[in-house]
Formats: sequence, structure tokens, C-alpha cells
Amino acid sequence: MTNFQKIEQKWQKKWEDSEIFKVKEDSKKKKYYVLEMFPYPSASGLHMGHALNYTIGDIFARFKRMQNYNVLYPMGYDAFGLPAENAAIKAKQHPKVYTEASMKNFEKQQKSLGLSYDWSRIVKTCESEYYKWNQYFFLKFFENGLVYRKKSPVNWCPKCDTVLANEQVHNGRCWRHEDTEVEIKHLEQWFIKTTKYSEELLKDIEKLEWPERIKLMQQNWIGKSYGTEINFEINGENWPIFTTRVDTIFSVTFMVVSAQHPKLNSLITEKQKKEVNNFLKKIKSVSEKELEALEKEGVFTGSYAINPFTGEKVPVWIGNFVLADYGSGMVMADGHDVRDVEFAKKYNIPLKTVIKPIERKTNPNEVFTEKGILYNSGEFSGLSSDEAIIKMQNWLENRKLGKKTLQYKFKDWLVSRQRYWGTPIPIIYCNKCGLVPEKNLPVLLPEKVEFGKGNPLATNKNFVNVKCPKCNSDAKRETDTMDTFFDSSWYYLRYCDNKNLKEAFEKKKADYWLPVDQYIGGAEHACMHLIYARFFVKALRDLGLLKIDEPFTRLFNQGMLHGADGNKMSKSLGNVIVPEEVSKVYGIDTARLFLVSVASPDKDIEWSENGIQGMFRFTNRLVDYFENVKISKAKNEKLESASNKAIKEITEDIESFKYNIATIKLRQLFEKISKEEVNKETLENFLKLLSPFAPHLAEELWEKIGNKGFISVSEWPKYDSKKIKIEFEYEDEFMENIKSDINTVIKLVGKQPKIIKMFVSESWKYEVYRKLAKLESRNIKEVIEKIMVKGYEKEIPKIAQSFIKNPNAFMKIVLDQKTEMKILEENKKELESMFNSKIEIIKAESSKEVKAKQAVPGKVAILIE
RNA sequence: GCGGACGUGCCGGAGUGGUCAAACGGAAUGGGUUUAGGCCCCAUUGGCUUAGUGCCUGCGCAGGUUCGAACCCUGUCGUCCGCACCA
Repeated sequence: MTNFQKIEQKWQKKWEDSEIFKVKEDSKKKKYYVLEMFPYPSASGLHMGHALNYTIGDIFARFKRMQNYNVLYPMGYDAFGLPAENAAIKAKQHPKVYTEASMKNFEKQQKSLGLSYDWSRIVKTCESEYYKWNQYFFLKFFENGLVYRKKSPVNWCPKCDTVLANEQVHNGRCWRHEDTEVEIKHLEQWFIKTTKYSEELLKDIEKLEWPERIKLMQQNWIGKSYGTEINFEINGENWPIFTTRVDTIFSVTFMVVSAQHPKLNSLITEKQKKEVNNFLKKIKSVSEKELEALEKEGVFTGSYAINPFTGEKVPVWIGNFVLADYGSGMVMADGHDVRDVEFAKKYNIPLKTVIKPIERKTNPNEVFTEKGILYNSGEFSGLSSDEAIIKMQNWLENRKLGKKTLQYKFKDWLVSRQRYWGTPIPIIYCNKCGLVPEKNLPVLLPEKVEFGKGNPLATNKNFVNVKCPKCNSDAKRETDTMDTFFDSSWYYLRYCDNKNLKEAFEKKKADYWLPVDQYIGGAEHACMHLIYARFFVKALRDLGLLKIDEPFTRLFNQGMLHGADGNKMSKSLGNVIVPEEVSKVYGIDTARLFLVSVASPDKDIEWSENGIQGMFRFTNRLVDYFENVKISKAKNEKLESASNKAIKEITEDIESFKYNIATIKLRQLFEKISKEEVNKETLENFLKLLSPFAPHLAEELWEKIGNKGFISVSEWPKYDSKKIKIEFEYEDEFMENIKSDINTVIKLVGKQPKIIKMFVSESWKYEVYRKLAKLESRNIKEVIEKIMVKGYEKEIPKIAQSFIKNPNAFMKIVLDQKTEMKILEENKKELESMFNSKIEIIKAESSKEVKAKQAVPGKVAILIE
């Protein structure tokens, strides 16, 4: 049996020794940048799911490389991060030791997958050569007002012991801990002004060739809405509020302010103080989760707001359902919002309505929330909602009482973390000078710290206590580190110039390689990494460091690999598949082929032992075939047609990530090749088509048929459309039908045939179709007349009818008698050995003759003796 | 609640207006080869039909558009995903 592992090791070594995957800038060649999201190296190593991800990218990179692109295909490790820190604490091991061991293990495993990375460009985010530039960018942002420090309500995960960005809170819980609710703390933290680019981030989404789903998720995340800002006067002060439905303003009967509003105290009157405090205590005592299910509750503040349109005084309430950080933390409440109505009914606040539907009547209990026609709205009565909104905005702007505005859900990025294993924030706190940027980068992450006593960096006095770079007085360092999403926001830039000690990357090199042409990764990063990275590129562009607007032109989301039981792969379920184990039995090429053949690579798939065995049969057959192949010099038009067609289609399939379809076509082509006389060119082309999927095997067989050099860097085959002849396919189809008919007849007769007689008659359908091809008439009578064949008076009108309905559908090729005879003669031997009997092919001169043999003309009649 | 995706044979899955759906793989059954087989080869796997590139049914369910729909539209049921008191 073939030793696939030996073959794989042989070629992996050769690839490495000859450095064929190493690339550098080459202005003469077109570049192509293929990238998979770099992994977080965990101690458990990689499983088959990782292998699937990398295989998808590797196939694409190999494909583009053979198409003569200068392909940048690098790998690196997202090495900083909490899991390493936590695991290290648990194992009583320094995070650095843990991470380095994990990376080493990852690299070794990845290398055994036969991935065509340029390993010389490896990037590890935990090395100071890398994170120095994190600090550099941080300070650049700081200088340019893109980084600021602010006290605000922030999300805190008690399990991670750190604050989290908005993007890292899912359903009120920590993204790493599905069971842990995030607490809101009021802390001073570092933010990056991502919102400066809200509009551009939103607008540029349409430029991206990304899955629609991801684009939509980003759109919703940024969450732009148009509306109106209105100043309500409360206690002589202006309180701007945001609404999308200013047209409902004449029905405002109360206001609701968020319980977390920073200026809440100024609204509470002496008389209401007690009641309000009780209420606030009550909401604080319930957890975030319970709050979700909670009814709307509130309490009157004692203050009144003046509606600028009506001059009416309406009460201001505190409500648990108003968000503090969206809009202005206060809303106007009216009879056209379900939540407001619910709230008002509970507390017996009066309600008004001012909008009615255009074409129907509302029923008494209905809360009409759609747009309609205004009434009871002063000068605006009778207008439609849309008209009224514009007029009201003008009305407000003329009186300086408000304006048309935009709102985004998107917020600034909270980047500081109170944890150790990350990039130190290069800022010094000086009592005299305030926030002072560190001049000497990198600020190294000290190795000696104590864990479990708050912020680990604060435990290293040598690190914390410094002299102020400006005034040289005693100062202290920032002890927070950066969110690791900062690292992953620009790693793809570093690949362009990973050894540069003077700059993060040389602009010229970045200009050559960027943007990433094809990015590959999971959908879980839609609203995290993929937004941060887009922000980063735009920010660096505006700092003059880049000339691109977007980092990733095309994005592909691969599906997830589940265990054989249909569940997510996990240790606790014991369904984890490890590439090494699979390689030992089947070889990694077989695994690669199997993984991409199950389904379209963007769909979730399940591991299947039976499935990979099926692919194993194929790879073994391949080897067997090539070991015994006799290369012919003869021309074989039929095979050439099939080969050219396969080249055309497989090229298109790979381009559009239909790897599953491509592998099927490879198998089909192989079936044809193995049955025919084949020349060297066809064999070579087949191996080339195979090589992105099964690179080791392709190299081995390439060598076996007498080639030198690597197939991996050979040229992708080109097809000649003139050589693709559709007739051959019909021939095959015809033979399939003949075989199927013979089988049916044998079954019916119930005996092994000694002689099979085949009467080939002139096909009446052939005649009909031939006549139809010449016809242009749309007159049914005329058509029937012209295509009529005697003996088929019943069928002809039906054909004529459908022809008139759609002449284009008549593209079908029907073989004529002569061709049928020829094909049968050619395949006679094959049929004889297949059915173990003699074959006689008889040309039937007339329909009558065939009928006399108990068969019907129009098809090959089969008789068994 | 809002937004999105999907629903095809025993199973995984192709096909997203036109050469009369099920490619390809898996599985099962029958046969061949074999000392034996878990290898390999062949056949069968919706119904009808005393073979005829045939007929009927059929792509969750019900309607509609079209000469023609698995594919487009509407409704409905089911599964999954994202966001979620966003004013």
C-alpha cells in the first residue's frame, strides 16, 4: 500500500529546502495576497477544523501561484491574550513559556499539513519587535486625537477581571464567558475614536466583495439612523433629545430619562428624592439578565419639560427601559410608541394621538406606530409624516430649538485591559505634566509580575516607577495593556515587511502587497476584528502610512467542521479529530480532498469516517493508475475535449470557492482518463488540476511520469474552447442509455445472453429535430405540416406546440443513425466483455423491419438470444 | 420584537427560470472476482410501464407571476444565525 506519509514528508522537505514559496516584491509580476485569519495558539494544538480553514486558503494560494501571480501567503500567531494568561496561571507557568510552546507546536502541526506558506514572514504578536509598533501606533493615534482617556460606564467581566469593548459583550454577557454577565462600572479608561470613521466605515461596506450576511451585520452594528434633535427646556436648562419621529411631537405627554443618566440628579426635586432613591436601589439589585424580562418601571422626578412646539409642560420620569448611551439618554414619550404607551398605562399618565393611517381607521386599542397623516398638530395638521418631519426640522432650526441629526449605534473602542499578557500602553502619568507619551519604544512587558492581585503589571515596582520624560520628576507608568484586537488590526501589514526594525512596515512594500485580495476566516469576527481592522487602515491612511481605503477586498467565510456526532468539536464530547491521527492512516492529501468535497466550503460539515474512506479509495486508485500507466502518443480528441472542459470548469470553480464541485470534476476526469489512451499532456494537466487539492501526491506523480521541478510552481493549464466538443458528451450519454437498456432487457428476459442483437434504425425524432432547426414559422399548422413523420401523427402536434412556445428549448442534440452505428461499433468490445456475450449491430433499413423484430424505431432495439 | 439564511432521494449534499432534477460521495441490497474479504469491478435503491434516451408523481405546505418555476413573488409552517427596550 502506498505510504502517503512518506511521500508527504519527502515533498515537504523539498519545498522547504528549495524555498519555492518564499516571495518578494516583483514589479513585473501581478501580486496576489491570500490570507487566513491568524490563529490564537492554544496548548491543545490544532484540530481538523483548523486544517479545513488553512486548506481552503492553501488551495486558493496554490491556484493563484500557478496562475503566475506573485502570491503572498503568510502565517503568524495572535499570541497575546487572556486564555494564555489564565492557562498559564492554572498550570503555574509563565504565559510566555506557555505561548512559546504552543506556537512551536502549532507551527510543527501546520507544516505537516503541506501548507504553502512563506514561513520566513512569520509574525508573532507577543514579541517586542511586533508590539513595539502597537505602541507606536497608539502614540500616533494619541497625538492625532484618536486616542483619549475618559471616565464612563464600561463593561466589566468579573471572570476576565478586566473591562471589555462594546463589541466583546454579547447578549449582556462576556464573549469569552457565555455564563457570565457583564457588570457596568464607572471607570476611567482608554478609548480609540473609532466613531470618527462611522460614516466611512458604513459607506465603504458596499465596495467590499464580502458575504452579504457579514456586510449586513456590520451595517446594523454601525446602526445609522436619521432623526431630529429637539431641545426641551427643563428647569431653565436645555435638554436635547433625539427622535426619529418628530412628527409625533404634538402627542408628547411625558419624558423618560435613563436611570444611568449622568445628570440625573439635577432633575430630581426635593419632594421626589426618597421615592427616586428607592427606585434606583431596586433596579441596581436586579441583574442584567433579569432586567431583560423585567416590566417597564419608573418613577416621577418632580421636574417638568417644556415642549418647544406646544409650550406644554410635561412630567419627566425615570425609566428602566431607556438606554443611557444611545441618543441623549432621554426620550420623549407619546401615544405612538408601544413602550411609551405601556409605561403610561401603568402609571396613569395621559396619552394623546396625532397620527392616523392614510387608508383605514385604527381600532380603539391599537397603538399606531407607522407613518400616516397628522392631526391635532397645529400648523402641521393634514401633512403626511414624511412631509411633517422635514417641515418640523426646519421650524426647529429657524428658531434654534433643534436640528436634523444622525445617530450611530457604533461606539468608540475601549482598548485598555487590566491584564498582563498584552502590549503595555506606553503612557506615563506625571503629577505635573499629566499624560506623557513614552519616548523610548518599545516599553517592554516585564517578565516578573504577580498574578491574582489585581492588575499584574502594577505589582512590578521597577516597571511602574519612572521619571517623567518631560520634567524628570517622579512619575508612574500606565499598568493597563491593550486589547489584543489591537494586535490583530494590522498584522497583515507586518507580513509585508516582518523583519523591519525601523518601521512597522516600509510603505513601498505595503503599497505593493496591499490590500489583502482574499481573506478567509470565520463569521464570528464580523463585528469585532473585521471592523477594527477596517478602522485601522483608514486611520493609518490618514496618517500617511498607507494608500488603501480597505484592508480586505474579498472575504470568504468558511463553514465549521463538526464532529461525526454533529456536535461542535470539543474535548468534553470526545469528538475531536486531530490531523496527525488522520494523516497516519489516510495521508493529509486524502483528508484535504475529503474536507473540501463534502459540501461547499462555506457550509458547516460533519466529519465522517466513511466519507474519508471513500476519498481514500480514490487517492489509492490514483496512485495505482499512475504506477502502471502507459503513455500514448496518439491524439485522443474525445479525451482532449473532456480535459479542456475540465480545465475550464475547474478553474472557474476554484475561483468561486466551489471546491466541492471541482473535486467532483477531477474524479470524473480521472474516470475518463483511466478508460482511454492518454497522452502526456493530458496526464500533466490532470495532475496540475489536482495539485492545489492534493499537493504532495501531485508532486509525487508528476515526478513519476518523468517530470523534473515542482508541479507546485508549474503553470496552470489553459483550455482551448475549440477542443471542447459537446458531441462527445452525447455519445457518452448514448452509451449509458444503451447499457441501461441492455440491463433492463436482461432482467426482463431473465437469462444470461449469448448474443445481443442491436437494431439501429433511423430516428424519427432526429428527423423531427432536424426539420425544426430549419423552421422559423410560428404557425402551428405550418409547423405540424413541415415536421410530420409518418406513423407519429400523435406525437408531432405536441412537439410542434412546445416548439412554438419556446424555440430556444430545442437545443437538444439527437444523434442520427450513422453516428449511432459508429459509436456502437467503437464500443463493441467493451460491451462484449461487460455483458460477456457476442454483440451484433444491425442497421435497420426501415421502421417496418425493426417493428418486425418486436422493437420500436426511434431507438436502438435490443434482442437477446 | 427587528434583520438574515435555509428547508431537494435512506443520509451528506449538487442544481437557484428553459438540453423534461437528484451530479458526486456515503449507505443498503444483489451479483462478479477472491482461500477469504473490511480491497476491487458491475448492477439496483419514488411510483407506473410485457425493454423503446417513455409516462406519472416529486425539490416543507398553500397560492400567484410565466409559454415554462426547486429556482421569482405572496402567505404559512419548521430549523438555524445575528441584533435586541436603539426612541
